[in-house]
Amino acid sequence: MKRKTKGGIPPERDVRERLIEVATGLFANKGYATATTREIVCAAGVTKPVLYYYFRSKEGIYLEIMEKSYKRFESVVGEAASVSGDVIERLLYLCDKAFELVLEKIDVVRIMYSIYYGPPQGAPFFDFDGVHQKLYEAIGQIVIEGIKKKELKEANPEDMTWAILGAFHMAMENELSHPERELGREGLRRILTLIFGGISRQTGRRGKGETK
Amino acid sequence: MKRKTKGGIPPERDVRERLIEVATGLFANKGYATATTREIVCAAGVTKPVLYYYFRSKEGIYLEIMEKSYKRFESVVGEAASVSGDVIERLLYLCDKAFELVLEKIDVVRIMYSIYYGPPQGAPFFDFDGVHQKLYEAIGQIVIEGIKKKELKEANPEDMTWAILGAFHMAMENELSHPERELGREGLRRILTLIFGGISRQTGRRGKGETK
DNA sequence: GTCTATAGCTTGATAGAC
DNA sequence: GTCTATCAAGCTATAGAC
Repeated sequence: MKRKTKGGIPPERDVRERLIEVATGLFANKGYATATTREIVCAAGVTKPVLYYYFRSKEGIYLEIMEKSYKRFESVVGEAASVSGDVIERLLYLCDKAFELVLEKIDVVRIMYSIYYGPPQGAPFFDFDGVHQKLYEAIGQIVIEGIKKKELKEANPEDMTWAILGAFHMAMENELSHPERELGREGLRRILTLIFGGISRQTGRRGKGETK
Repeated sequence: MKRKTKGGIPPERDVRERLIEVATGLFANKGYATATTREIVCAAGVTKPVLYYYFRSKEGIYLEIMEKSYKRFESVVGEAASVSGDVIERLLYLCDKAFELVLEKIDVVRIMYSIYYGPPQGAPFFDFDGVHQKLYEAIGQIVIEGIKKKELKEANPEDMTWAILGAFHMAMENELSHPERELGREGLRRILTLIFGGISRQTGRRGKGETK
């Protein structure tokens, strides 16, 4: 039952939403283990039972943050992967859309990196590899189609996918640690365009006559 | 004063070296904060005072691990960056040499990722950005030279460097989390070759007539 | 010097009034 | 739905025996 503005004091934002926002920020900045439920409810301007009412536990709010973001990611990737057009254009579009979401949910990405690469923090299991796999497969499928349609070179599709995903990760990690460099969406697009067209001047004539 | 084999019980390896090995493994697997000095000395088969004799503190042994590895990295990159030959060949060589070190010191890389992306763990400051910067600049310098010598396309050298570094990071992160995929040195070489030659079939004729 | 027992704090989580 | 008050478990630090 959604609460409507009751009496004269409107909840500045929905309490549930505010708890998620605050928890996301704290998990991202202090780590899952270090961020206490006390801090979360305090920063959200509510008390403990409120958190336990909406989410069952600390693990609950964490999983909700992750799953919500994952579903969003899934839908964005699924949508962007199914547009029509040239393969190159589609790959650029897919990466751009996914990266747009990364920018919007940069704190969630930070939590993911923190738990994926960081020490065990007692956080419940979440399938981070699945998130990665989702994008890998979406790119991989377009790449395979591109090779079939002769829009891409006849080469190992997995290697091509890694090359594209490498640029994506690079841009993402720049955003995590050095947003001031402002590589951003434009930077990612430029790098991908470079990868598509090649860096070397004597462009390998399709497999044969490669450099060296 | 190096200890020689004393009495009849030879130190299987130098005690100092063994402490570093053991601490590296524990820091990598449990995180800096969680790995206790007790575990370290216990696993190394010595007692606490031994650790505090060789290194001043927990921070001491940590910093020694990092600095030692960094100096090694610095020398490998410096050496590999100063060979002669085609620019493409040199870039491949540099990345291969750096990646070879990553494979050898994969646990140190794990610690770096854990502390760089993970939550604050009370570990003393170490300039991880400097490590990254080192490789970025080494690649960047060769790229600039390549453009000057017309071996590379006339394009933004920074974007080119990011493209190459993206492949390197991708291979490194695969090694950290999915070594079973066995992308490895050969994989990195293949991906880089793809990036140099381009993925798209209609290879952009040097800047003009790019895709789109 | 080393170990152990415990006091005291912090944490996630809950009961019950309103 | 939200509050006050409180719980049990886990940790850190340390007093004090050996």
